[in-house]
Amino acid sequence: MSSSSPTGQIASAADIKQENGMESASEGQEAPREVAGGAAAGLSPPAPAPFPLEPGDAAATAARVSGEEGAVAAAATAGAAADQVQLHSELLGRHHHAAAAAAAAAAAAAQTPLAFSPDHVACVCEALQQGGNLDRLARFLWSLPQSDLLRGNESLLKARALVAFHQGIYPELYSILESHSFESANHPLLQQLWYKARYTEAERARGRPLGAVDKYRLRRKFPLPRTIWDGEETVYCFKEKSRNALKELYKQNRYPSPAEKRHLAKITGLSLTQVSNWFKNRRQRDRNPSETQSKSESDGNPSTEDESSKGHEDLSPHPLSSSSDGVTNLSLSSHMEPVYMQQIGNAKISLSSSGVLLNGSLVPASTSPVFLNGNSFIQGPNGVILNGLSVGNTQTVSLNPPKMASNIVSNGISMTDILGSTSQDVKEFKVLQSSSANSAATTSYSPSAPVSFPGLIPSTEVKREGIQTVASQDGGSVVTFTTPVQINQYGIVQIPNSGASSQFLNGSIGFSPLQLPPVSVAASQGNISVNSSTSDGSTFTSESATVQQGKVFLSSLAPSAVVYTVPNSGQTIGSVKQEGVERSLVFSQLMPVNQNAQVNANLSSESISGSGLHPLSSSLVNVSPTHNFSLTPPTLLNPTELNPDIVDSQPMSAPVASKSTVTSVSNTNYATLQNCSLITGQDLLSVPMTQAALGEIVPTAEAQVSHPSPTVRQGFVREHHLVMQSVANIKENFLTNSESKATSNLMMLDSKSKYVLEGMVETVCEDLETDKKELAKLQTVQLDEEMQDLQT
DNA sequence: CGGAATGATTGTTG
DNA sequence: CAACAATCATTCCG
Repeated sequence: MSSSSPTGQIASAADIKQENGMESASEGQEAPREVAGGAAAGLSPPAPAPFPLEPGDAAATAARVSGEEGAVAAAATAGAAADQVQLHSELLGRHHHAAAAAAAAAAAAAQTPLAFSPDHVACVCEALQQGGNLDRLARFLWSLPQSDLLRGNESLLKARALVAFHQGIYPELYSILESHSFESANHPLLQQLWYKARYTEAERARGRPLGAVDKYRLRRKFPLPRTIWDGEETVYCFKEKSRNALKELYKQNRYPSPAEKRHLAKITGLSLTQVSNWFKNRRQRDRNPSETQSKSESDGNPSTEDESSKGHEDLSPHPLSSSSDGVTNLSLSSHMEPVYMQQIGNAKISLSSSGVLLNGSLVPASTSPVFLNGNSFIQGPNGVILNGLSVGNTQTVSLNPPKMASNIVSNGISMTDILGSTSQDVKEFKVLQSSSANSAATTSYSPSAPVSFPGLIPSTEVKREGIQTVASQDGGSVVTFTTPVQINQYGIVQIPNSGASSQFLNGSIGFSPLQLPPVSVAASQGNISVNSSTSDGSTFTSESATVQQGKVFLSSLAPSAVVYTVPNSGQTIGSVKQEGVERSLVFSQLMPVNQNAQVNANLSSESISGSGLHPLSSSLVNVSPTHNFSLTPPTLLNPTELNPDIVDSQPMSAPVASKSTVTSVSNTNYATLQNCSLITGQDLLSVPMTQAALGEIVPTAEAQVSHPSPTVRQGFVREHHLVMQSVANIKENFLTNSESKATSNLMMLDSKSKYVLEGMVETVCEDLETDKKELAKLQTVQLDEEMQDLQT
């Protein structure tokens, strides 16, 4: 068993011979077959008479051949030809217990030269192959008439291939392998022959042994013919999601317990061994970065990793309980402690008490929810936005709430996917950093002690691909929110906790209710631009929103473009475009509006979806496919044009009774991922969203586990479906399900106030790869009356 | 072809 | 048996 390789098998022939003592005697000689015959004299041959066999007999014989007695049977039925005799002896040699008697009988009876039936030939070939006696097999083949050789019996072909290989007649080998479609059972052996022959040829040609890489290249150069290969490619690397999950846990704990490993194995679809190996390798490579690992893992964000890893070590004590259930992990403890989620580059995101949603499910935290969604990450007890959001002033905006910790925003960074494991899922994030450069300076985060956030996978996943740094032209337009954000007269953006506001996040950004006073400073000074970006594996898109003077504009940009606003003066917005991103999807954007405000969302046909929000009073949101979103403060939301494409669109004109509504739209890039978003202030609401995977479906309800689906990134890019729905009756803090693609619901509730919004939004974005266009459709948002009631 | 990234394997140690 | 170190093997990229 040394090896299963062909080589091994071939080599094994010799071993077998040696093992068979009996054989040795006859081994060298050709003629000795009589030996057996003599010994066998007295035994009654079980075998049938030595006549030409009929098919039925042949079959029977064949069946027996494989067994111990096969040799006997074969021998007995065999003809009397010299080859046959030889064959008998050989067979007997291998199966010595098979009884010499039989052989003898056969030999005796076989005086007449009879041709083997095809089945017999096959049996013999198999027997010799198994024995590994290629020389004999070759002789046997030679002894066969051409007609037999041409018959196409698979065993015979296999034997011929083996012989060809053995003799170094590779062209013939290739010809045989390519000319007949072999049974899958024979594939491994034949594949080995194919490759070995290629290697040998190359080795001879090159005059030196081949290295692993040389062999790999030969394999690539001479792919297996479909006749001996089912066409399934082997996957070398783990799936992105699996890796993200591993990284996430690694950040939390470099030494996962067996239970954690099992859980991870479960959610990633990897074997326990693979999980263990991964951790092993990862630890090792983290230890000596110098060696191989040039910071690769971090994917470009070495700093992140380093930091995070260090931080984690320290943090590790706060493990996330990743219970096998998965959900648990995220229990963020309530309180206000910030949770450390990840550090990206410079920015760190911390979640403080809030609920988190993962993968469609929500984990409530105490006070505030956190939400992550497809692309963006948001957080904060009070509400925070992240992702791409930048505030236009030269000055960064940082909000510090009075109390608690708050959140962070990282600008330029968006986190894309989170896989939550609700029950066992994985959460992943991808982060995009749009600008590495500024981030450091601009971002700020609250110092509070970081808490590990189990479910998330952060930094490592940051992808920079496609992203270009955006220079902060204005001096850095970074926005940091530590707390609720709102923009008030003072020009401060605050995210209010108090009930009226809502936040949303999701695709990219969430704001809590923004109050944009006409006069607001913020406005005056600048704009708020929000960029939402999403990344699919590699794509990135951004949108921007700006608020000026009380107005917020969200515009969708070309997928790859990012807008930046530079503001100092208040009105202008500079936009910077980022290009280079290939396909990106952009999704949702949100906007809070105040009572009077209206939101108009226009989606460009290309891409985007927006969502609207609503605020205190009633409002409507509508999204139409146009290019921009504009929000104006005092107004209403009107549903305007809806895209015909929108499915389910339901415009809502719902009067809003009380307070706030939130809408969010998100997109996801990962098929398997679900996005959720949620945010609530204390009193607020949450917006659920879900989305279907793009290109993928998230299926099973039961297991929300996300498994890597075979789908590839591209798949998702194409279609994005976003759906947001709120579940109407749920008042609990969790999301129930997200299942089929179309629907996913998220709900967040504040722990304190449980409100649910009912809204549905569906967005569909289609991404046209080529054009890089994306179409997003938004639909309506509704407020749940219940919520309203509750809120108050 | 070289090199990087990364999964797997092997051997040693506690 | 787990952790480690070292090394191999496989892929991919330029």
